[in-house]
Amino acid sequence: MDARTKILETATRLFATHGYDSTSLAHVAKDAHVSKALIFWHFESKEALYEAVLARTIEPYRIEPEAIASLGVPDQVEHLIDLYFEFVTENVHSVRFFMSMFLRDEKHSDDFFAKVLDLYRHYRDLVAKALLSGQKSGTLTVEIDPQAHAALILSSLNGILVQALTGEQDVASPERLVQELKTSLVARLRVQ
Amino acid sequence: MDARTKILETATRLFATHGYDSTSLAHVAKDAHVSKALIFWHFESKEALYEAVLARTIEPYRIEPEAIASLGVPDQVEHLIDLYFEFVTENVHSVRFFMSMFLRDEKHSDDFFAKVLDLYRHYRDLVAKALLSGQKSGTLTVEIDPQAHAALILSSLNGILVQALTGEQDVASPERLVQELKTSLVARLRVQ
DNA sequence: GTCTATATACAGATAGAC
DNA sequence: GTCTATCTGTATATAGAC
Repeated sequence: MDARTKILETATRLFATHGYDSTSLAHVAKDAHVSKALIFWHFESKEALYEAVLARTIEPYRIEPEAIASLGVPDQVEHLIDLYFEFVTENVHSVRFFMSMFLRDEKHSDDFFAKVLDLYRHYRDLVAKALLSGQKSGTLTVEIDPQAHAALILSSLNGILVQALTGEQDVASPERLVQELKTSLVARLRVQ
Repeated sequence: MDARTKILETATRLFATHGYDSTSLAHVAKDAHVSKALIFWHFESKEALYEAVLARTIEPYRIEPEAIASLGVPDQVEHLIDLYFEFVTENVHSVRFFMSMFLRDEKHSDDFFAKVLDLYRHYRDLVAKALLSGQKSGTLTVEIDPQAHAALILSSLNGILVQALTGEQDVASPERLVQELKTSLVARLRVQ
């Protein structure tokens, strides 16, 4: 692996666990087994390194509609929930990164901020569309507002995520909570 | 207001918005209209100031059972949800503080950490007990597991909270989401 | 491209006058 | 109790050899 990539990977891990401010370039340099100066040769500044890390991390994120098109409608929603959960489990580091960024008005690019919000919107729309088509086909109750309900599902997923990230142990496991979420927010809405 | 209190209030606000590391004592001193040296006269170190801020912030937190004892059972749960929501709305700064603390392995006292987890547990138990007594009196469906369902309600509330803290605007308002939560996770569980 | 050595700025913390 | 002035460490960033 070339030094630039090594720096990026190390920086991604350290920024994610310690945040921007308390991650020193000396620490990055040490963990990446390069000199501090080399970081400045590859990146103009600490901030530029940070932007590069963000861009690199967000790049592969996106759930495509094709992945769920073949399923029945209520199953589609439950599958979307599973996809979200699987995704965050596989990307704990960067997801923690994003979460803590959003909770602070710390130094971050507005462009990046907008991109993440766009991903959320994308996911919420997929869920809302699936709910709506379930109502149209008569398999889901018409009592709910698809947009609002999709927003609630996403918020709940994020709440479970936060709990998982904080590592609170004496409570129901994330898996159990997701199951409870699917039962309460999807299965119970099926028209009998 | 005496200088010590002024320092504490300013530090609380700055730690909450910028985090521990990127809040300098120079900044605190400037905003509190005191000298840096005065901070060290009142507090032994930056870390000690931080601990004092934490202790002061967490002190008034607790929802007591008496506040809901007089209500009918499903209303009890909905009332608990409202209380949680009201509480976080009135304490946005410190709640943001707690949230971001839990997401980082930043410098923080384990004692404080334990106290916050205890508050969560307390609230979750209140909800679980209300759900259980609803099942026993026959007003709530027995299909749910009170403990797991209470945990889901709390997670969902935290998810809504996170969304509110990030200030995402183009989605359903927090109030609307809480309403959706009460409908889906409480009202729909009522035995007809 | 990668290094060592160094400049510069600012952080937390202290000394001592009032 | 509150201040000004200062110490000391460490951070980002640069200079220049190889």
